[in-house]
Amino acid sequence: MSITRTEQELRRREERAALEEAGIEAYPHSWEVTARSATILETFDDEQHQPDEETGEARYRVSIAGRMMSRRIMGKASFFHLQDSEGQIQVYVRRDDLPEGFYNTVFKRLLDIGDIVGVEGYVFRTRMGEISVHAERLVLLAKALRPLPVVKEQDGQVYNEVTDKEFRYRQRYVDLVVNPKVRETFRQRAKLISGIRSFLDERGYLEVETPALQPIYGGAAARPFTTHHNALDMPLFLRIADELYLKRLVVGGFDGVYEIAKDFRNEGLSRFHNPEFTMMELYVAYREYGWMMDLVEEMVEHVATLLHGKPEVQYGEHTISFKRPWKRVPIFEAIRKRTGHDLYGLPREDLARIGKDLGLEIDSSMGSGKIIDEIFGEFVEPNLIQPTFITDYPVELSPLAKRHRSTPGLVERFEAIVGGKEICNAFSELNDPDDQRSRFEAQDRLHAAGDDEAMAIDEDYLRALEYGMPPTAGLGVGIDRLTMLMTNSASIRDVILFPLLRPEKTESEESTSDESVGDS
RNA sequence: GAUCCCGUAGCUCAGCUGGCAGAGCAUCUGACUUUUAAUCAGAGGGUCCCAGGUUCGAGCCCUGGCGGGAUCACCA
Repeated sequence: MSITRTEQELRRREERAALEEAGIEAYPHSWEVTARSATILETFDDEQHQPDEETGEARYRVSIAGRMMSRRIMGKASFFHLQDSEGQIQVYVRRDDLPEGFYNTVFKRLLDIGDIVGVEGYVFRTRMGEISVHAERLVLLAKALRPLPVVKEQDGQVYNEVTDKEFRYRQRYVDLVVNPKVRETFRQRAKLISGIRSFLDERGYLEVETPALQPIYGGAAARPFTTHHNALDMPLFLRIADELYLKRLVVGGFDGVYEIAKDFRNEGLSRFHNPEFTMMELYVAYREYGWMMDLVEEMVEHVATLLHGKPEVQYGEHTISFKRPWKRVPIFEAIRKRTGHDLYGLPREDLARIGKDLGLEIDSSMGSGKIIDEIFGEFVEPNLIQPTFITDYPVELSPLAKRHRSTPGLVERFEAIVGGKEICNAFSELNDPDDQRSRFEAQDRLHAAGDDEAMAIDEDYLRALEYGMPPTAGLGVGIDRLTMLMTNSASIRDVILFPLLRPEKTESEESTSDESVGDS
């Protein structure tokens, strides 16, 4: 099996060999970093850091490391930009400052854009005004054997920007190197998650971990991934939600528990759906959904401010304000305002007729809850740009939510809709074990009727409820969707480092699959 | 799963009505000791996604496939 290499790859392998022949390690073990690019640029002071007038000694010495991103060779002196975790800084290299022969044979011939190097030297400002590091020592720290796409920039104009989405998602490491915005997005994501975590920790809620491998999946309407445990010879499901386990913990006496974890749903891919995604779920004892709305407002306003310095973000053409309070609209009222139809209490036949009148395709398998959800999703949700709580859903859509305290047929549930998309789902949790059993049974009938997203009966969960669960408010926040909003990202793939893609065909796979054609 | 769009050098992209595969950057050779999309002179680099078909001739037209994107469906 021969690997075909490009001319530039071959070239770099020859350079590596030449380096090693010259006694220069292509992959040394470490480098002492004393400073990073952005910090140097911030802290350099023209007056304070002039060389000592008497001794000529430099005042601001640094040892930096990073990737060589560009190079301008001008005979016996050169400039290059070094990129580290903070950004980029220019390095100035002179032949006569480096060991005999190093500049001409190593720097100019054997190093390339993309190589990782260490530089020791002093900080100064060039004639053109750019704060730079004057190299007195230059060391190769890791040789790049593949050419790095060279992206150039001037006055905010980016040239040869790497835009190919497939390339960017498959080789995210390259995307991260060459697209600063991508690094920033994932820093924002980390900040958002840590912001939520500390917000919840400060309020005394306990962060826990519950099984990702579950014998019975539940807590959401979704198709699961299935797998198998060999030693126990049993089927297992990857969790679609943490909900039922977290509520078991509330039964166990934890008053507030939360988990930030991956859920897995065996469904289609889209710019809003990745098969594994991150969810934050929170359950607080003795509280109900109105209280939870207050908490969500406060938490999201808090993280928006944490990320942007103010509770406002730009999302596409919209400026979204997360400033409290958000609008709160019961779902039937929201539908009535948009469509003119009051759907509350209508029998299924009437709902189906109205749905059809509105131009929706309604088939016989859809229950009344489903039809209401369709009408809402089609006519209301996309128009809710500013944060809005939609409340009081029909009971048949929400098998785990507690019945509404005053309106029959509804549950105490809300979703927060922002930018036309749901960012969270919450309710007063159903804690009546008998009601829960009958809701599970209704789900089970749906399942038997062919709805493969309906929940199964979880006997152990019912047993837990029978021991008594306090009144509880529960919340689920889609971290990926929230990150999309906070980072102005159009696709979930832009906020997930390694989104699922079809497997890439390598040369060896192609040839083996060719061979296996004869076998099968 | 359906529809539409895309796939050309390491990267970004041209490629006319079907007529010798191109540019910039990157790479290589040479010049240049404060440049900055460095500059100047020269050179090399291609499975035009894959497989068929039409044609004297296919990057271009046709069929099928693969991969990606967008929209829809599905779905929180």
